[in-house]
Amino acid sequence: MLDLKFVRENPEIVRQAMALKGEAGDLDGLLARDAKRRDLLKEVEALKQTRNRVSREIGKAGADSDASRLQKDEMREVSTRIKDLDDQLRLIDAAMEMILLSLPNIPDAVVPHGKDESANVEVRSWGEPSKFTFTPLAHWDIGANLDIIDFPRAGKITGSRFAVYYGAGARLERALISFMLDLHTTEHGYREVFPPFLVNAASMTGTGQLPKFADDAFRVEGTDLYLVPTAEVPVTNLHRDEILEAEQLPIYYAAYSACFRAEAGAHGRDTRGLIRQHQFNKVELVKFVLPETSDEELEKLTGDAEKVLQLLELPYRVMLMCSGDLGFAPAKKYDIEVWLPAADTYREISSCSNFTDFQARRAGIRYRPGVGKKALFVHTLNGSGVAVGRTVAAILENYQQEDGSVMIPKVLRSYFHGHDRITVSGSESG
RNA sequence: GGAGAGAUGGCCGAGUGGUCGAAGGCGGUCGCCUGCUAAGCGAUUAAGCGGGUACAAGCCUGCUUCGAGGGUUCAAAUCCCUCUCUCUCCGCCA
Repeated sequence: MLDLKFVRENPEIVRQAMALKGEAGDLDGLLARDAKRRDLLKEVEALKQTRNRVSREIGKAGADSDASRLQKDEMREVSTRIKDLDDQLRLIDAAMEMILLSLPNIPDAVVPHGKDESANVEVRSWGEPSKFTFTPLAHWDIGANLDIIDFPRAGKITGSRFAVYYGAGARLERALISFMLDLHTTEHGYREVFPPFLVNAASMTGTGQLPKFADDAFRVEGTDLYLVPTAEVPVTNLHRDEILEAEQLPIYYAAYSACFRAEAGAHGRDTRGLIRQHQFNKVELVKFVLPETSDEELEKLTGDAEKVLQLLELPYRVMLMCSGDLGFAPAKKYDIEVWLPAADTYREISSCSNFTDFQARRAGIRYRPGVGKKALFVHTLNGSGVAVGRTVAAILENYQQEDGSVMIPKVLRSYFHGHDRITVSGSESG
């Protein structure tokens, strides 16, 4: 959410941001209501002042005095008028809140302008796309051949865009979660969090999923609860409506969660394989930082996510998202894209964003810069560190051998009792 | 699921209709004192939204806020209703 005062004073900046991000919103309606609201506020506050003063006088004079009786009659009318104005204000406030929640964050100055992903800018790459002496298979074929990933039965027991993992496949998923958490907590200074996988509407609003993107989330029928689309939601909301001490910052959290996404509007895209599932695992990195440090914190966060892929020896590149591909809440975002040989392309495996104070204002996350100082909004950041299912896909494809087996990345072998490959029997061997 | 108790400032905790934005304590800050430390003394210390003044820090001022929402009343932390959460006991349960 943007600061109302900022919107009032910089409507053109907001308008430009909306155009750059391709977001619609009733900015003019907001500004008109804002002016109206302040007029009403002045009127009702003057009336309340009168009522408060007279009520005090009644209290002093005694409620049964003649003067008090007269004043009570007067105040009855004043109170009616106040109630009427308060009702109007409530309606305007609610309308303004809805509009304000629909306005996107302002893109950072370094964000390239552009409509879609074609305008994203590659900032660096690591490793070379894997070379094969044979035609590399897609991960869904490898998974089926090794009998470690089962899409047909997932379709039977649940539906499309779900997967069942067996044996070494299940172990690989679990090993990756542990490996990522171990890395971030021991090497990068994050505190591990294991959050609930269901959150309430206030949390979804705090991080920006609601009200605009309700169709993307699974809601539990008959309740106010949503399946988390990412651990970002519960973890960022840990500090909702809190005032943190400046010395506590920065706060780093690393959280594993299953993630649930309805994938509204994604019909027909990535229908095969692990790339786009309704349920997937992810280790998420979340930071609460001082505003002046959020730029460099985004660089560090992105580096922390890259480290995962470097240790797994998976080739990747880092893209700076252009305005049109940036999304609603971030001011700046890097996507890390891993090399997928079968598709002969890079695919997103992590998204690292600086939300500046956009989420913090929605969620009421502040810090006190010093004793007696006014509380200010923190800056929040998060990034995948990294998406587990897509990492499995990348490992299967990049580490596949001509005989159909898949080598296990060196850093994961301790999770496989030292075995170095997954063989056709569906178990690990060495 | 049933019964009961509760939710007050950074924290603890008083407060059953007006003198309450709220006693007291802890913690924080400033000052004094004590030749270190500790203790002691004094002062100060909630947030949001407006208005005024100022280059600004700030100062002055109005309104709102005692879990959330609604109601009664001239007036609500205080009375009534609904909801949420916490605790205790009972039931059920991986």
